[in-house]
Amino acid sequence: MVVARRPGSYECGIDAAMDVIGGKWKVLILWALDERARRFGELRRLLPGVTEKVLASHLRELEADGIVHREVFDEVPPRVEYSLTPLGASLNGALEPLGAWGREHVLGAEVRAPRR
Amino acid sequence: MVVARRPGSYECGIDAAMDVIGGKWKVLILWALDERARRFGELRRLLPGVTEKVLASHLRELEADGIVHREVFDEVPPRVEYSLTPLGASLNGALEPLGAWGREHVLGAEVRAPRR
DNA sequence: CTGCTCACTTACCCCGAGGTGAGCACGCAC
DNA sequence: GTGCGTGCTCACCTCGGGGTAAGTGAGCAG
Repeated sequence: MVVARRPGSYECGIDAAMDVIGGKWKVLILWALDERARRFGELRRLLPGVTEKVLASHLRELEADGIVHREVFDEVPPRVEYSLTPLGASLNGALEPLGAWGREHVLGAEVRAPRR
Repeated sequence: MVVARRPGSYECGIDAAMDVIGGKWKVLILWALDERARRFGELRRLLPGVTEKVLASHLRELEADGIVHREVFDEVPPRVEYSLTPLGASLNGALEPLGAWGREHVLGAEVRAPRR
């Protein structure tokens, strides 16, 4: 359960955490895994626009960081399930206030006064 | 106080918020402004490695998103002060749990077992 | 035989966030 | 005159995160 991508180069805890969730789809992956474990193809369908290559690489990074657990079932056709580790669940909990802020101030404002 | 960079394209509040703080130095800027208002050069000194161009563009984006307030004093040499708006302060509050998570699980792990 | 599912890998390409370095306008000190 | 400090802007370039498309391998349906 060790996490550190740029050891020694962090100014504070927030940018250290930002490094872990910095991929384009990572928070969406965490959000999708929060409810229950998901299969690879299931995640792909839940994140419209993500490519298989990027999804696989993001999942491998999250696994290396101890955020998600990968379980392979030796069947045909192959089945792989991804789930949150306790560390991943705690990360998701720490993201919850940020999600609430975004829902309130970004999504809310968007409805009232869209830009661009 | 309106914030929305990619209207209509958010899956949930978290990636909406990620869009606001997605710049390389933005959370560090917020962190530096949390204590008190700062001048441009002061911020540059507080964020070792940031260039003037990027710092200026990040500050303008945060200003457009209603996160920071920019106040120009008509003096010579020029003086400009940046401070958090109430919206920015609430964003910083929402980031606090994430910062705590990073301090505990990334920085802590780094000390015990550095990688790479 | 062909085609399909599933979970990937591999090779290649592209574009934009961010870095580099210069310039600018003002007044003061020297 | 020269230099300095401040808070920027502008033109240019780099580099890597992410997108595109194809391939793989085992087994089953038809």
